[in-house]
Amino acid sequence: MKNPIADLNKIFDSRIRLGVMSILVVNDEIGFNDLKQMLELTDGNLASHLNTLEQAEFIKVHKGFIGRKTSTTYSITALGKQAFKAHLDALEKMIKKL
Amino acid sequence: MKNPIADLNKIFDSRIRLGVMSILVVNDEIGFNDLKQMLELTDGNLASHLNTLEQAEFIKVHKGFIGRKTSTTYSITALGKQAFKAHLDALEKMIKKL
DNA sequence: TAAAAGTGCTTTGTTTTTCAAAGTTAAATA
DNA sequence: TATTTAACTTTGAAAAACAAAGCACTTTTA
Repeated sequence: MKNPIADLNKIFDSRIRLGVMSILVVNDEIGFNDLKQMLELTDGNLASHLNTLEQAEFIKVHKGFIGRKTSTTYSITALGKQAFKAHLDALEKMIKKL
Repeated sequence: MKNPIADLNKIFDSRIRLGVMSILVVNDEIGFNDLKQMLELTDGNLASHLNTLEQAEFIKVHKGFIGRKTSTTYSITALGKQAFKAHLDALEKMIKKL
């Protein structure tokens, strides 16, 4: 029998990064504070998970302004979409035996 | 919007415990060494994750013999089945928006 | 029958990950 | 001018993951 967990992506072991990705799949662009509120996280904690996802090139950061106020938004990359999908496929395969 | 990750069970954040449960859902009983081989783990690592699942009463241990050789097997409990299902439901709800 | 090997752990110690709290910079508002 | 907000970074502590070694017991092999 094949190792059922081998195809899971380590980056998505974290519930928070999983949550971020699931939000980004359905929202083209989302702000730091929106994510923070949705996932109920502290600034530092969210920032570090976003950083991990950015390092992996699964998300992209957009620094801009709303009026003259800074605003940081995030979006998923093609690579991110692909990796997330692969992870979900692996998950599904694991449990599809139900 | 509701926090999408709030209903995920912390115990199943671990890929290994997730793997164990997914195996136990489809196998009434499985041995220590079988699990070890399937998931490609060291003894200590597997034992400690099994211990976590046992503490949570998600799995049950059976110590017995095959012939005169000792054999330890594991099975899922009703509570474990329920918790695992709830976790999968929560996961599905997160990503069903696809 | 003595040595080797297997089962199923526990213990130890290191590495990795997670997280909160506090500090920071710059702009906005009161 | 003082305070607040945004979006971090840094620091440090706690938790989790993991490998390796040790162990008690039994069985198999030489």
